[in-house]
Amino acid sequence: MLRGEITTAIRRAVMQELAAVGYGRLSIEAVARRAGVSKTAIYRRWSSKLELVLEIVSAAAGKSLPLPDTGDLRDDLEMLFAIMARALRHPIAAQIIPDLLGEAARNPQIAQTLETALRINQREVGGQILGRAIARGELAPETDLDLAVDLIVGPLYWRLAVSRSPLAPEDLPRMATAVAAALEVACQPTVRFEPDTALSSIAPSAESGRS
Amino acid sequence: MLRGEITTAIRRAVMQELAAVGYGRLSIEAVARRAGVSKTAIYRRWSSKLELVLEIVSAAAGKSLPLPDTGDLRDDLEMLFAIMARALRHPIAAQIIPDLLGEAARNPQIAQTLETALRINQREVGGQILGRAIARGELAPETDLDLAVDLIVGPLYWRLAVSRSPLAPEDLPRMATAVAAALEVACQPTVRFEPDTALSSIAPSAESGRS
DNA sequence: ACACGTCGGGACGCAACCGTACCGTCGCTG
DNA sequence: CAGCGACGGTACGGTTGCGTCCCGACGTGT
Repeated sequence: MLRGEITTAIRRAVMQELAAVGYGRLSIEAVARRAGVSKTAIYRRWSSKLELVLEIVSAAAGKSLPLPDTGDLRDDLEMLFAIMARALRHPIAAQIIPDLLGEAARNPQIAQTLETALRINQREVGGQILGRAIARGELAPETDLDLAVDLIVGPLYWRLAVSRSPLAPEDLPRMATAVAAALEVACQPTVRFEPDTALSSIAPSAESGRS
Repeated sequence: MLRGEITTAIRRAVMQELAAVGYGRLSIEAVARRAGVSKTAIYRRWSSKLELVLEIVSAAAGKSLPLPDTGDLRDDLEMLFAIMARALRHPIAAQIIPDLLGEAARNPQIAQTLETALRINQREVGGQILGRAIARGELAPETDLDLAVDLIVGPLYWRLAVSRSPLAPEDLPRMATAVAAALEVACQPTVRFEPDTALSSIAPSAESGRS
């Protein structure tokens, strides 16, 4: 029987090593050293570096986040951003995610795993938020889910994972407000802004008082 | 004197190798093989793998894009998106950019080089677009440049470099419209406005003297 | 208590890569 | 034409990692 403590140590070592040197430079020997086990212990459990990383990463990324329904699109977004920001602030995640996304451009297996583990999850979350907003009448029913996901995830991901500039806590509500406005407009792409149209869609969310 | 043809061959080989295996697995020997030159030829020109990549990448990324003034924020954005989309569609760029951004999370030197080569450039472009929009009265003067850049660059980058789902040509105008709306809303978030105050910064005819 | 089966650890052969030292060649100069 | 200096290519020792094999340790069942 495989000893669970050793499996756990390997898992943790893989995450740390992935954060330290990236998938490209990840070596079984370094993982074994860091975990304090032998290579054999790893090869008994996983047959290759790819399988090792895929299994561990999808296990770690598979946990879906419960997302409370605040009753308002902008507040839903702010809640989602807060959760994403907290996840992306973990130093290990912040190192691993961009690295694996870069590697996914090169390795179809990794791409597919991330697709399954992350993007499906995000699509579901995005679909959840959007579905609620449509049900409430905040968004038009024919919203393009792909475009909406880009608008929701892109800015925060860019800031936290790519640009890495510090994000003040008060930036989240502003970003949520902005993204909500983008989503509202994205549903009805042909409409040009007349002030009244813009106002009628902006005012409720800008007004929705929190604090 | 160093032979220019060999230097050129090395440069091209570095880009190809970078796209093929990434920075982490990039080896001088592989570059030399691909370029059809010897390792010595590389070591004579650059002292290390880091210096090699930094010099070549910043040379390639340093070219700034001329951005015509269309006279409208939304159209400026659409034009920018079209340029970005064309750049990110080049297979080599599409492979190298996410890889280096991931590596930048680990290597401060790469981070700083990309900062200088890419983000300063983008900030300038962003600032240009935003400055025009502010001058036209489309945006409030106190727009947060960082947040604005996130909103502009994030969605398209996410779609093209991370999610990699196909982007139909007709999606660009829609994204531009949505991002323009986000920018308009993002200008006045810190103070919670009454609707007519918000209107004054959205309406094209508003005077922009508020502080 | 003993024999068996399974597991982890260390060692081994092999391959790739690093960075350098040396060698032959080419072009310039006097 | 001859000498010199700089260039590119090959060869080398050392290091690291891969994947496998064998051995000792440990727990289990009788």
